[in-house]
Order: sequence, then C-alpha cells, then structure tokens
Amino acid sequence: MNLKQLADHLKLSPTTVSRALNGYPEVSEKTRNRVLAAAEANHYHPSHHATRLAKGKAHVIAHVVPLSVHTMINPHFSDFIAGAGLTYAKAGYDMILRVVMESEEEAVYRSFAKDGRVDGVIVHGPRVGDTRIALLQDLGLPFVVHGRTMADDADYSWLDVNNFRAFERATNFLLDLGHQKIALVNGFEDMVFAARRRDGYLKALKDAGIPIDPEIMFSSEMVEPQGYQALKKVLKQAKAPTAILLSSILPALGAVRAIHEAGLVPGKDVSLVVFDDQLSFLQNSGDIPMFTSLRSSIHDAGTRVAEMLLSKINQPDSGFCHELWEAEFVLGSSTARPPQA
Amino acid sequence: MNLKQLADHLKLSPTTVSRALNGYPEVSEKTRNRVLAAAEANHYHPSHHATRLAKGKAHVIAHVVPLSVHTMINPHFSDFIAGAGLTYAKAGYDMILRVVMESEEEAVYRSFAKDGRVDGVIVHGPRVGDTRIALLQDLGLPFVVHGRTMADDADYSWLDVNNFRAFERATNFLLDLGHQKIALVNGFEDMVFAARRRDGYLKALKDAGIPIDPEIMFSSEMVEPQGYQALKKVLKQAKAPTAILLSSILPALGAVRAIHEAGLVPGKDVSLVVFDDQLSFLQNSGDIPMFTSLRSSIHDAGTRVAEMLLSKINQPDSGFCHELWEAEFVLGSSTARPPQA
DNA sequence: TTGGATATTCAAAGCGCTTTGAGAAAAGAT
DNA sequence: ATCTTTTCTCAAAGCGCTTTGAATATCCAA
Repeated sequence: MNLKQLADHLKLSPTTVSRALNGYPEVSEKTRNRVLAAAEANHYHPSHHATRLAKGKAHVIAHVVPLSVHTMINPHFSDFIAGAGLTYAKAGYDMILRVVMESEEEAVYRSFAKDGRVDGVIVHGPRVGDTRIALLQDLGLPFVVHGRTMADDADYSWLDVNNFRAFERATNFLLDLGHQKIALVNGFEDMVFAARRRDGYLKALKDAGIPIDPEIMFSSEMVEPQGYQALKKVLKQAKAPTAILLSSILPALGAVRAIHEAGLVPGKDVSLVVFDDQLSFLQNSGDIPMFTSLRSSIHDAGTRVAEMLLSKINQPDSGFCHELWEAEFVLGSSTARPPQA
Repeated sequence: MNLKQLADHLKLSPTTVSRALNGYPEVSEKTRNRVLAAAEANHYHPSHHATRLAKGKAHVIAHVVPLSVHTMINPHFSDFIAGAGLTYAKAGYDMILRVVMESEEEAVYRSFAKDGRVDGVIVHGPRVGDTRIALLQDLGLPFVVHGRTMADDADYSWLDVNNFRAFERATNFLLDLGHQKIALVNGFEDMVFAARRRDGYLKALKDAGIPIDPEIMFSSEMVEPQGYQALKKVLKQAKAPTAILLSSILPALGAVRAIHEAGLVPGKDVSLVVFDDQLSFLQNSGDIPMFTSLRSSIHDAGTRVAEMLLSKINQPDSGFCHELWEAEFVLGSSTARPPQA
C-alpha cells in the first residue's frame, strides 16, 4: 500500500494524507485522526527512498571502517559504535557501516559526497598526516572526527581525549612512587592518539631527567598478546622496568599473564598503569579496581560525537565544535612503590 | 550535476546516458565512451535514492542489534561484522547497523519490511522461544539466522556451529584425562547456543555417570570478570573442580587471573577448555596455543552468512540453506591430568 | 535503388513521496 | 446579506533516476 492508495481509500488527496502523516498544521484534527487510523490499520509505511528523494535528505550517517592488513575491527570500536548507534536511532537516523580496504577509502568518501546517500560521516582514528580531513573539507561532506590531527585542528569539529596529559600524568604518578624505569606499551604510533600518548610519557621522563630507553618502548596493535610479549621481553632484561604504562586493558591482561608466569605479582613486583576505555566487556571496576588507570569512556565518546555530527547536519552554519576530555585518574591495585625502594 | 544536466551537456537524452552508464548493450561503443568520460570528468555520481526508487531495490542489508540492559555490543559481534561487512562491500551492498532497545525490535522489522529500505536482514543470537523468526517469515523479509532455534529449523536459512557436539566433545576430553569434577562457565542460557552447549556438557557427564552439580555451573554475560568471579567461587569450594569448560576466551582470561591469584597454575592445577571464536584481538594461536579449545571462526561465519543472504536475495526462489559447522579441536597448554590422578 | 533488418537514440511515463500555489468551505466582521 | 479572513483540501509539479515503446539512422542484401 502506497500513499496514493491510502489517499484513494480515504477519499482524500495524497497531499492531505502526506501532511496529516507528517504533522503539518494545515489539516484538521478530525482528518488527521482518520488518516492516522487508516495508516495504522493498513500497515502503511512510507517508502523510504521516495521520501528521501523528495526531501533531499538521507537521514543516514556513515562510519567508514578501513580494514588494515589485520582484517580486524578494533574491539574498542564496538563500544564506540554502541554509543553512536543508539544516538542515531533515537534521532531517527540510520547508521551505515562501510568496511573497506584502506585503498578504497577515498573513493567511498567521494561517492558519498556526491550521491546523497549519507548526510555525514564520522572519521575514526586519525593518523599522523591523515589525508581524509582535507578531502572531506574539500568535498563539503559534514563530518566529525573522533580524535584529531597533530596540528591544524581548528577548522573542523572533533572530540578527543587529552592523551598527552593522561600519559604525562600517569608517568608522573609512577615517578612519584619512586619508579625510575618505566616501560611503555603503546598502540601504533602513526595513530595520532598513540603519538600523543608517547609524547606525554616522554615529556614526563624528560622533566624528571630520566633517559629514554627505546628498548622498553613498544608500539603495535593493542591486543592481549601484545602485552604478553612485551612483558616477556622486558622481564628478562638485566635491569627490568618496575613499572609499565599500557595503552589499553587488552594488552594489560596479557601483561598480567606474563607477570604471573614469571612468578611475579602485578601491583607488587611490577606496577601497571593502564588507559581504560571502559570497554563494556572488560570492566575495570569494583571498590578497588584491578588496574590503576586513566579512564575515559569510549562509549560516551561515541554518543557525543554522534550528537555533534547530528547538530552540525541540522545547523550547517554553526561553527566548529571542539571537545577535549580529560581522562579520570583511578587508583587501583596494580601500582605500588618499586620493590627495593 | 544530475543525469539530466549530464545529458544536456552531452547533447544526448537521459535515456541514452543512463543506459551507457549501466552497461546496456543498445548503445554504441563510441557514445558509451563519451558518456563515461564526461561522467568521470564532471564527477557525476547518480543519486542513490533516485536510483533505488526507480529500481525498487535497496542494496542494503540490515543488522539489528538489540541492546539488552547492558547497553553493550557483544565483542564477538565486531568480528562477525567485519566478515559480513567486507562481503557486502564487495557485492556493492551497504550494511546498516540499527542499535535498538529490545522492545523496539519488532517495530523495526515491520517498518523494514514495508518501507523498502533494506533487502534483507541478519538475525543475531536467537534465543530460546525467539519470536523474530516467525515475524520475519510472516513479513516476507528475506533473512538468514546466525545460529538457530531449538527446534523447527527447516523452514528458514541458518548457519550454526555444532555447539552441542563441541561441548560434549570437550567434556569427554576432560573426562578421558581423568577429571571427575568439571565446571561450566557458560553464556546466558536463554540464548540457544548456550543452551546447546550446556546440553552437550550434561550429556557427556550423564553418559559417564557423573552427577550434575549446579554449584559449578555458571551462566551469564561472557566477559572477563565472569570467568574471574566464577573461579573465585569455585576454587574455594571444599572439593574444587579440577577442570573448567568456558564459553569464550574472555572469561577464560578472567579464569586464568583468578587461578594465578590463588597461587595455582592453569594447565596444571586446573585444566581449562575454551570455546574459541578466534576473536581477532584475542588470538589463541602459536605453536602451542595457550588454551586447549574448540575453535570456529566467527569472522568466517559472518562472511558466509552474508553470502547466504545475498544469494537468497538474488534468487528468492532458491530453497533454504543450512550449514552446521563443526568446531575444530585444538590442543593447547591449558589442560593436563588432574593433580592427584 | 529500395525494402527490411539492425543498430542507436529518444520522448514520455513511471517509481512514491513532498511541496507550492490555488481553490473551496467555513467563520467572522460589517 | 456581503465581504474579508481563516481553515482546510486539492491538483500539479517536482525530486533524479529507469524503462517501455516508438522513432530515426544505419546497414545489408536483393
């Protein structure tokens, strides 16, 4: 059943029926109720594509997910999506997830900008020297970035966590406890967030006059085995680090595993500080959480980024919006003074 | 630039341009090349909604993700999506992810069926007594189920892992090693896959004449703390289980943590067998994998389910397709004979 | 040279909705 | 009772594409 048929059935014009359905004021209450009832009774649902074509708006947001060599979706991503997706759904928007090879990403954005299938996109995980932002600005497709570039972040909207500060702070905390040798288990440092975290860590070390040791700095995919392998390597060193800074709970779990296997106790022999995205499936909570951490909800970030994009779409002329969230410091049971201090 | 403008610019009719672009034979090579070149040069991208309206097909698949009270997306889901999403993208389909509250799920399916916005849907995580399948059959919306119901699975397409067999086998393996007391850390048992796993476990115990002990059977969200808490509880029992069967690597990591904390060694004092979905961010691999497991790639399942749905959409009259995958048994280092055997 | 077959191109009618501009009906003012 | 207003309803023109059926060009054999 389409609009015309419904109109015929009601002996009304399509115009009136359309208006009644869409809540326009120039239709009497009596007629509106008749229309609404008939629509309900006949299971009438307006054709999505016809509506979109006529209105010129897609009511769709796209998340383009470039698959790297790993053919994986970052697990942090699923919580981000949960937050964003719920926001879209509430606002009557659909979310399309486009999984593409990295090489096709640009073409996808180009077609999105031209074919009107989406109203805007979210840019995930900006890399150092990322070209996507310039491209999107060029194309005029509304977007919000989760994260930001290393510089020039004034002329687009973004939401980011203060990664530099978080890691600087975490490092200082460990230094204050007396740790002198602190390892870093970081994500890929071509990602801006990881680069900033490294810089925060280096800044704190430098301020404390502690030399940098590349042997205890790791940078790769933030997964469980990453932490395991890094700790395996580090713990066998002559003068092993007494503290480890980790970029995610996932490698932290691997680190704990390696520490246990070495017959050591985390939070006693080796201190751990973790950046905690509050992944729903890896809660670090309780009265005394397992890990001392810097905490910032990636789920909430998803929600907020989605809101920012929707408001940008609905008020295209509003300025750029920037939010820099500070991670919350949470004392857990994974940190202590270094053993012989 | 739209089709008409492009046609005007080429001094051709929209008909011819459309045909040239879509590869119809009744247009000369010369003209086709002219059209293609002009489209390229002018960055012409056909309007998505206009195309869909005219063609009557959406070229979109929806995954409806009901959020339970937990407001989380199951992490297993992200790997499934990666596989499915890539398949859609290759076939020129879009994937929309609709995150909804459980209560709205039915309304969403109804509108999808009527408004033509999607060509088909994937049903995730069927529950015992699930009503979605009957609804979709009723609505005539093409769908494929990842998993299946407890009975009546002949009249719809599905892909499932033989969960019963996998857990029966895992239990038997532990029994053969000499374990007499085997705990089960399972997912929510209103989910069909979890119910089947439990049944396989119970069957093996029953065949071996071992009494069932509800005190060592757990059923909840498959996350890291689940395994931790279950093991905490179990290890303090007078006659603690010597082996644990776990439904996912996530709780298995929690279990390892609890075992370590108790001063015991996994794979020696306590044996673990895990169902391994081969989550990309929690690889259980290597020469000797950490966990003895039953392995079945959820990523591959996503790929295959997507293929099944696409072929169903393109050949609506083909029959139902059923695939039951057997999990692969992988011997790791988390199992041994029980301590004093 | 011509008739018929074949290869190309086109005008026009959808697809199902929204929206503009007008007209008819009802209500209020004089 | 007449003239404005205000309410309500409608016909028709899009939105940008595809597709049908017809028309024109081109080709070949007779």
